[in-house]
Amino acid sequence: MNDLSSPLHSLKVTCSNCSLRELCLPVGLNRDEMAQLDAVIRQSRRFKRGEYLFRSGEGFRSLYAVRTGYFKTCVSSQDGREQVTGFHMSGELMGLDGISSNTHGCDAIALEDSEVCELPFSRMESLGRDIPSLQHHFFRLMSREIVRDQSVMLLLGNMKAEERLAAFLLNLSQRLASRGFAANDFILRMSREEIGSFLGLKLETVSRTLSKFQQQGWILVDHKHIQLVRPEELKALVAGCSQANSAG
Amino acid sequence: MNDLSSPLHSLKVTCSNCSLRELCLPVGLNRDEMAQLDAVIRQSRRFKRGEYLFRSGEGFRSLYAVRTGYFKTCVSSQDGREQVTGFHMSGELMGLDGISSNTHGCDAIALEDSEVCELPFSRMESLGRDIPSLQHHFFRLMSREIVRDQSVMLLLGNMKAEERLAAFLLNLSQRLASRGFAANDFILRMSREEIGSFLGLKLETVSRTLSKFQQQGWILVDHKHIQLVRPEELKALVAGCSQANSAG
DNA sequence: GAGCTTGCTTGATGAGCGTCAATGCAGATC
DNA sequence: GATCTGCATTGACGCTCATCAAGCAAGCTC
Repeated sequence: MNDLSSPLHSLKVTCSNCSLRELCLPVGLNRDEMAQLDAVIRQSRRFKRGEYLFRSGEGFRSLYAVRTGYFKTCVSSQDGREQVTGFHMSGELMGLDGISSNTHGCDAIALEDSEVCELPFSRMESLGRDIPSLQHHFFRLMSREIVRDQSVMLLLGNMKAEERLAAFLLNLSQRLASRGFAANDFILRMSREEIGSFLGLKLETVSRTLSKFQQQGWILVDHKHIQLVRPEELKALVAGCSQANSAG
Repeated sequence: MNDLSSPLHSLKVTCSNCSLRELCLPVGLNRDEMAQLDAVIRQSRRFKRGEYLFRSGEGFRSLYAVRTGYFKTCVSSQDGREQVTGFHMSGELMGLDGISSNTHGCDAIALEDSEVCELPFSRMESLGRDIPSLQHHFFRLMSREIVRDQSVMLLLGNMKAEERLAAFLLNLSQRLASRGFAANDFILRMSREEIGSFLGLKLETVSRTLSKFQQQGWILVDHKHIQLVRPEELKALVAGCSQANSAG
């Protein structure tokens, strides 16, 4: 099972002052191309917990890559129903849905104090024409988002509460591990309600299911602090749901 | 509410022997650019009902645009659970999920005898570098798919059976209308089970809900022949679910 | 035309999860 | 330290939808 969520977790390019390129931009660029890229990427901006990076309906100009912190993206309906469409950690890109209509299609909200790099899209686009590997990488990133969305559809359309939550925990674990953090001991950055919104469940069901996992000795729950004691049991739960692990 | 499902339904470019360009490729190309495009697009291929256009796991080489007919795309889990991720009619593009891993991530199956145009991706990619408007159009198509997926998530995560089915019928209606077909009188190309799979419901629930709509005088159901008698009632059902109409 | 297959409808029943409500816990504020 | 506030937990109950099952209609094959 590949980690389809982190754009390029295995490729680290160390250079200059913006750590973004370590995380989500392609390798295979020569020094001159790197310099061109440097000129396009704007300095990073900071957001406090709860602040909006962008809102649905706003004009689209840029993509945003998380440098540090956590974001959620969500679509809201007129009657106030909210669907969290994803949680985004360092190296991940947000805003791809804005390209089609030149308008952002979802809200992006910081779940903790965070930092993002801004990528002005039209400049990235023209740079892509000069640097084929950059263009290709962008296509891949967008495609990866589509794959991720498909696995979320599988989760929402086919899986039960326990399976959804197990898949969610394993996916978080995997993404954290790929960033060098502990795989089986982490802090949730989002509330039960936000988890529920993402998974198509109510917060009470999320809470109850976490308790059930704990009773079975599979995990330890201390508020937002989660420890996976027997991740293999969680994996067994989602076994067969092959795509589910890449949902994030 | 925009029709985000049909790539470029409002833009018709008539030229040469492949009607694809009437449907899903961008305008703004001069004669020379058109010729370049002609050289890249392969002749269309025909598929019988039930045939696979591609399968999950196969190597990715090309995108496919529906010329005539209907396709479904679906992801399957190891234990055989199947999630239909979309239904695709003329002018719509399939295979975008394959770019990220160079491997198709879903199955594409003809729901009736159909015809597709093949777009070899690497050649389209390099052509995009020469023709900026083509490149931009490709980014927009991919982004549109992401927007569509998000609205499906909203549907699967937040809506009840009646709302899902109403949204589904209205979406079909809208896409057919944008292609010049009757908006309120159409034939379903997919089974109740496939509708259910797409909407996260069982076939019995789909059947019952259609019957309920009919009893209320909102639609007429004669097997696969559907007539929307009072579409405004269906719209009222999904009112508030702003994104739902673009799910397809 | 008989008999089969496939897909749809409809009913009865129950499980799973949503809803409502009470309580608990922890950190923030003063 | 006392109170407040937001979030989480837990229980009781009910609704939606899944499940199981029977029957029907249309389209095959022979």
